[in-house]
Amino acid sequence: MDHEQAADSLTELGNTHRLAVFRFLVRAGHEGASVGEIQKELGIPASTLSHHLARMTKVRLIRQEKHSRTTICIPEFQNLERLIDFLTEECCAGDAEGKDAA
Amino acid sequence: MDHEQAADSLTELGNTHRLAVFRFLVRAGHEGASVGEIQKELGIPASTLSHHLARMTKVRLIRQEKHSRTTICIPEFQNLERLIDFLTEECCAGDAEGKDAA
DNA sequence: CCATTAATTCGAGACCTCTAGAAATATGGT
DNA sequence: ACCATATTTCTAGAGGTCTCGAATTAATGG
Repeated sequence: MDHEQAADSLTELGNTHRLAVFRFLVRAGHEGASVGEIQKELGIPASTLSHHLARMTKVRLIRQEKHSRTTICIPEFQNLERLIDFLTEECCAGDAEGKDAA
Repeated sequence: MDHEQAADSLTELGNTHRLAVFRFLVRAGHEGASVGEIQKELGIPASTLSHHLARMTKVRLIRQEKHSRTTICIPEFQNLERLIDFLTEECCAGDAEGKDAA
């Protein structure tokens, strides 16, 4: 994952609603949850939720599959892992001695 | 780290300039770098940089120590680790079988 | 003291995000 | 065809972020 991709993903996760949505979807697992289920769980107005889901989809934090009327949202676990790896590798590089000394 | 703290930290890292500053400071290690050094390295105008540093300080991604005229910025490694733990624990919870199957 | 250096605060413009109701679209059932 | 369901798109207002020059504050050295 490169710098811009990482920044984009971090921006999207840096919103309470979107972080809550993402956490709910992670709990839902690989089968994900429909937009309606997310709405019922989190109580976010449909249009607001749709806006947030579109943003998360755009940066591939989640993916959306349409099954007739319902849209299923599934977390992109691999991309979250890539983001975590980026933070760990790129951002903890100078912390070699920090784990016991500082 | 709780939900709001995590969201706040993610928001701050989700800006290209701030992410670049943070990465630079991580490379600088526990001794950190002065505002002037960051400015020289990244070429961000002083007032813009100061604004970003203030935001990062507010959410404790970094801390600032004033030594006479110079302000030293030091990454808060522990808080980044807490953020990574949050993402790993809270957000990868549903990915148990994902590491080999999906 | 005055100049210089280091950094912050002020101010203002441009742009983006968030929010949510209303309208539109799409699908399925009867 | 009609109605209900599921979700998106439209629209607009309120508020936040980003940017950076200019002014300001603070500390050191001559």
